[in-house]
Amino acid sequence: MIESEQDAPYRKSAVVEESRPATRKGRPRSDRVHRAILDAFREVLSEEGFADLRLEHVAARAGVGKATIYRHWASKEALAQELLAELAAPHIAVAEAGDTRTELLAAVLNPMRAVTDTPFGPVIRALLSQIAVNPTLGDPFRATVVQARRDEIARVIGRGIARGDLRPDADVDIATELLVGPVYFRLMFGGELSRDFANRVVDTVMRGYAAPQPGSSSPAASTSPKESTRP
Amino acid sequence: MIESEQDAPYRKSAVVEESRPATRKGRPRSDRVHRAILDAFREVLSEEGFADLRLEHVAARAGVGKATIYRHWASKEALAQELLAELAAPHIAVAEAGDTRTELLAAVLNPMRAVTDTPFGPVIRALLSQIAVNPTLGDPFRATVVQARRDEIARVIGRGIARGDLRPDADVDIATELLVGPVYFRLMFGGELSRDFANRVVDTVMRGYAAPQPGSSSPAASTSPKESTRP
DNA sequence: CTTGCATGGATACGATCCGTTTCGTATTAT
DNA sequence: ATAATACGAAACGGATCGTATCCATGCAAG
Repeated sequence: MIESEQDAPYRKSAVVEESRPATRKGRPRSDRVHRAILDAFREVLSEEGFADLRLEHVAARAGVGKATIYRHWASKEALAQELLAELAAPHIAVAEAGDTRTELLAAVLNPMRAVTDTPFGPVIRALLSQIAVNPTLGDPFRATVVQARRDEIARVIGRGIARGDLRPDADVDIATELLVGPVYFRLMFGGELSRDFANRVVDTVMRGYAAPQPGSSSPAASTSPKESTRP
Repeated sequence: MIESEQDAPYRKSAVVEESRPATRKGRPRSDRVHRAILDAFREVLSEEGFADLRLEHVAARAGVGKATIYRHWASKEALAQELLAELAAPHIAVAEAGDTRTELLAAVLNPMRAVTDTPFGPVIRALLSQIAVNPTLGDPFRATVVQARRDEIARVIGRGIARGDLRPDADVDIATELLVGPVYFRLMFGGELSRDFANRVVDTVMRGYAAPQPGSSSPAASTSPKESTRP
């Protein structure tokens, strides 16, 4: 018998919205099942890693059939994409604190706590290579999560400049790298991710970004040839 | 027929030296074969990634039998470990240049060029998750490659302080994170890895680490609560 | 030189997991 | 009620894993 073609995954992802009639005939898909699979996938992914993850284990833990997973998502990558977007979203925003250092510290602490204290940590570890190598997972992640963080930090830097705390030419293009890069470096390559660590990163970056003090003579030791100050 | 037990992998790894008599009876293993497998593994790993890598493909490209690979290494992880150590080693050292900024720039450019211009780039991308998650691969990598880089950068900072270019209390514990973290951040999450990028990272870090200028009044805008300045 | 033994390459094997298909049942819209 | 779809379970062919087996090759000890 020829299988009907209407059994393909259709679920909305965070980025690519699958076109599908808002309402269909017949039994609608269960949100409960969708959530159960996503939760089970997160757990198994954190324990087994992406490569060794068996969708049969996910199905078993979610209490569903394996085929049901394939009805909701086309692949492991699609599942990972939705999970990543969902877990990363809450840790982007930096509250306006009125104080530049507090906001910069939040820009470091947010991703740091995300990877140490939330399920996002094991998940991002498991998916680092996929993000770095596989465009179907990496491109959406960069376009949404990473870009959102860049935008947020750009606003923090902008407010700091407006307050006169940061130099007007503070390099906003590399601010995310300087503040968040160290966190991911330690996530991968070891080293404690403590509040003290975050403070020290902020100390140095803020000093590098600090507005020249009135009465200060020289703009610090920049022997820089500076092909910088970019287009 | 019971298989003899003397057919287990014995090859030296960079870290764990397998005990094995220096000389055995019979035909010795071929270094040519060992190298051919490593090279083929590097190529296939860069193209297919770690999870999807098939040792049969590696064997075919190396012109050897699959079983031969298992005679030399116990697993894919063991192969990856040896390859990583071999590829990473050449990009650690920072030449003494007499100029602090030049040396800091080298500390950024070395890993940057390694990931953009050498086979180390595709390999480290493919292995990021394994390093972050799998201790059998991550621990040796941290103990050798990462630690060597930390030590090298600590020497650079030390020389900068001695020259009076950097403040005496420059935070050496996070210098590697500030200089190399941004490179790996962009490797994973996108953004150009250009000489200009490296220059700008160094500009900011060096300003943050700069020795206070004689005649300068304030030590920059540090509202820092500072539980820092650590044990 | 001869003899002994491990290597190297090839092939086959059982086990496992993938993604799909099929089937009976459950749940909804029309 | 009827049609259409989702759900859970089971089974499928195909692919890949790591190992075992085979034979010829090539060093080294005697």
